[in-house]
Amino acid sequence: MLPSSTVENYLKAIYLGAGALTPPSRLVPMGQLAGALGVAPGTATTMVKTLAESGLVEYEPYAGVALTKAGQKLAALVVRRHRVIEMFLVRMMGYGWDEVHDEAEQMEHVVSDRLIDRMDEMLGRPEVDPHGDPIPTPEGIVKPQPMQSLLTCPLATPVTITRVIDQDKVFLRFIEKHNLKPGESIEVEARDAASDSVRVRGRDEQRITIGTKAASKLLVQAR
Amino acid sequence: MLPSSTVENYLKAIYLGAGALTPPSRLVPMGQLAGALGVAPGTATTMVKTLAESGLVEYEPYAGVALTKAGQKLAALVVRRHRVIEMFLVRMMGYGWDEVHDEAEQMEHVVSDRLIDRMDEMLGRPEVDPHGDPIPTPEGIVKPQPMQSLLTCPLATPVTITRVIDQDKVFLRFIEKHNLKPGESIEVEARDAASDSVRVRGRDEQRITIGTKAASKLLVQAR
DNA sequence: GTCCACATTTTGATGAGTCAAAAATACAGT
DNA sequence: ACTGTATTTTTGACTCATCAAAATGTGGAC
Repeated sequence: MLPSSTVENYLKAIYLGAGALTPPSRLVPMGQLAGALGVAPGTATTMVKTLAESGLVEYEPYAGVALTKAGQKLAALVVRRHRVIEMFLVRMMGYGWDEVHDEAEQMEHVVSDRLIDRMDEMLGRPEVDPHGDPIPTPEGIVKPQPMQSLLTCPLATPVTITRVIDQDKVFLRFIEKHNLKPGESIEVEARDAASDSVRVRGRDEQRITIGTKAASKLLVQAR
Repeated sequence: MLPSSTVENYLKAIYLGAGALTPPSRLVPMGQLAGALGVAPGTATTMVKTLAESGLVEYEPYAGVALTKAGQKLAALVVRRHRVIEMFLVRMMGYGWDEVHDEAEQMEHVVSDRLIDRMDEMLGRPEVDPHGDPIPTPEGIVKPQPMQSLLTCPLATPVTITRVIDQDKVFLRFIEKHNLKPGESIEVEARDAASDSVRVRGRDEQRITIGTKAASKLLVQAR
């Protein structure tokens, strides 16, 4: 009973909170799920009911859907495949970090666990992918990442960018261009609610001001 | 209108003569096609009629099916992807040549042309895959391979094994074990119709007798 | 409390790909 | 020519995943 690509995509979307930028709450609303998958709302409802019958999700009508233990594990493995593949494409195949998403999206459903492990081995068993997203273990476990965003970290304090939560090519290229990729050391100089912006001092005293929406997608760790 | 995996599989099967060991004749019979794809005969008929409407094959009821120019190109590209992937798995990922078929079978339908080209580049643009099967160019062209099998090559004459036409794990392992992989130098000592067998002298004076069916799957070139 | 806007679920239908079994066809052998 | 066997096509039905649009439920504004 290997799950179809479709099932894997639903589980993955629920696992990732269906693209919610807010902390993944317990229940993912149907609308959000349908949106994340690019299907009509009714389609998501139907599919989720099927998944519930297979014991992969818990479904509360009119409230939303959450993964069961089994569903979580399956989803984590899909995400693992995705992220290992992304890492492999960047490190071994010369892809840019903004070019790997679609390719990984396709491959994650067909590549064997064996090949994933080979890739993982060649990569030195990395803990995160090129975007800083954590790679679940083969058992489906993710090391919890205590993190803050540019919106919540202390001001005027050196921090390291560890993760960029957005797969949009244009955004990623912007981040790269301004040296804000994972690994870079920066400092948040100021936040301004009125102008909805955050001023950052990056490498070589470079200053850049970005919107709060963008700032919320950059996660950092104290240094 | 990118073709589905199913369409690609039908085209590939027709391209490869649906597993016929005989030289790929013009028309592939429906039964053979259905057999190669593991579907019911009626299913193949239905699908082939659809393919004919898309202009990918020419279909002669009760006679069989053949690829059009367009179908040939598409099929060749699928085969190209398959063989480049096989080569990549063996050379770069540490797979055995008997272990790559299923993985490539899955990946060939999802991997982008870009990734295939990257692999091809890393491999030094090989002309054949680990089994000696020729790799079509990105334009879908295969260099014609003038070849004989162990059944047709001259006796007591040194030849080089260039290709093994069978993906069966057990057979491939047998071939490997007896040093009959592509690249090996051998000599056919005798053929015997009565016993349906061929005696071969391989590396280090090693003798081995194989059936004619097996012998027909080993292609060689004069040296 | 009532009502309304919005999210969600239901309903009926569609397309792709498949099967089993019945009907039709081709062709080899007499 | 005729008949029987093997192959092929047709038929009717099924599953999966989807949509559009109608029906229904939920929760906030007043």
